[in-house]
Amino acid sequence: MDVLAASALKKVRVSTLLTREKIISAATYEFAEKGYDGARMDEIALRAGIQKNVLYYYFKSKDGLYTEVLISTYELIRFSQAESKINFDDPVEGMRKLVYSIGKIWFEHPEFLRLLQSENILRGRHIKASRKIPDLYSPLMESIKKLLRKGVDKKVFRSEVDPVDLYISITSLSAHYVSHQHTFEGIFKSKLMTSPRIRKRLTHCAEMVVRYLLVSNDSLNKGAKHVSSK
Amino acid sequence: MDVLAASALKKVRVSTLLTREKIISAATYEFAEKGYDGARMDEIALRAGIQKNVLYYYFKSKDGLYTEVLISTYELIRFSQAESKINFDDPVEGMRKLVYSIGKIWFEHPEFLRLLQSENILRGRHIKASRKIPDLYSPLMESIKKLLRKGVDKKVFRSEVDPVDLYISITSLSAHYVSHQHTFEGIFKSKLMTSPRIRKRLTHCAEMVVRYLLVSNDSLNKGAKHVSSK
DNA sequence: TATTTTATTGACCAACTGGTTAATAAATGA
DNA sequence: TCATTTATTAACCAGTTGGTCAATAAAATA
Repeated sequence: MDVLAASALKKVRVSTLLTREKIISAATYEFAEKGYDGARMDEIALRAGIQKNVLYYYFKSKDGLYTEVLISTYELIRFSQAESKINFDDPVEGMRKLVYSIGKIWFEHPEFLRLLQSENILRGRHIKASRKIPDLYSPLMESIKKLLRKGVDKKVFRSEVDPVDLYISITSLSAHYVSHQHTFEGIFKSKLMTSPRIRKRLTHCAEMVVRYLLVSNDSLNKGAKHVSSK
Repeated sequence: MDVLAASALKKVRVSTLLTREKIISAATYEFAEKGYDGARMDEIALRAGIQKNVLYYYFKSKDGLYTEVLISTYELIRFSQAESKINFDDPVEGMRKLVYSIGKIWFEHPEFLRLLQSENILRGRHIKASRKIPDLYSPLMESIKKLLRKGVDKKVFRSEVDPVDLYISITSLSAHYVSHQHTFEGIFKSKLMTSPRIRKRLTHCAEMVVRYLLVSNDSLNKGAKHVSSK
């Protein structure tokens, strides 16, 4: 992140870092826009305002460049996720807010999702080849675990919930909506990406997660009558 | 589906239908395997055991072929979804089973998902251009609506639930797990596609949906103590 | 200042890609 | 039987693609 610090440490020229960043930025755009196979190296060079071979000088190959784009994307996602400060004293509201703000990231940065999608079509080729990416730890997982623990302590959340499945579900509920927006819009013939619709979706996601976790949903159904189901 | 009936109706040669089906089958494999841009027309011809221009004779272009592959895939998904017979008399168990069996389809046919993913990276280009696909009605939506209605009638399900959001959530919870398996495995460093893990995931999905719908989750928490949250 | 390392340039290419064309074989229909 | 439509073949191609090479400019080092 800190250009000058990095250059002082490794004795790399500042101009190099700028060139590298320009390339990563242009490549992120191109790869997200067209997927790995659809992306063109010429187009990336043009967008970055450099000669094409500079790409190969810095990143060796298209695969190498894509790997670096993925790493940088994971870092940005991690950074975005760490942003939202959670209220751990109220696990129910904390979780609701967490799900909502995680979801918001996908709507605000669909390009992240497109890159991950493309990588999955390639069966995680770059992730598996890279030693760095698996070490990029997600702070989100810790937040979820902590919220779960607090909720169980306060006896509002059930104790049998698996945090990994929960993590995947929280991501899925909003991410899949964004990444499959076009096929969904094809089926439902309705706009899914307007602001009110997005807010409605995020509220739905948060509600789903919270209701899944609650020991008792009585407090959420004040108006409703109680009827035992058997 | 019925080759002879179709040939009698439209006076098309049987051999033609076989060729067409061979192409669709080979193309489905190739497109699902490598995505739209990664797929090669030569490879499809080779796999179908025909000359390359036959592809163009039957489908005009790569885009045309992909559109037909998508249509055929949607039909297969619809067919698979209609398979599971639902018990509408017990909405809770019916919904649980519905979510489970919908999810199972994605695990058994990840190639469907890969095709939809690729289409979404292309921003629904083929779906939007095709007049047929939007008309492919999903019977799943009707089943969900009916189950919801029955559940509300029996006062076990809440009445404020939007069926469209529910439909998307049911799909998301299992589909995203499958379509992002490689990046998830990269993060969690654990196998996600073993049989026990898949069963666990599907149970989790069903549980999440049911708990979201229930008016009262008392009946699901027999062992747990009740503590009012405020 | 001289030398080495790092960064950038522009011209070039072999392999491949979606798509075409013209000729021909096989059913169909009259 | 013969003309017409339908199906299949093989050779071909123009444009593109990821990637390379040799030369050079600009810092860093000594």
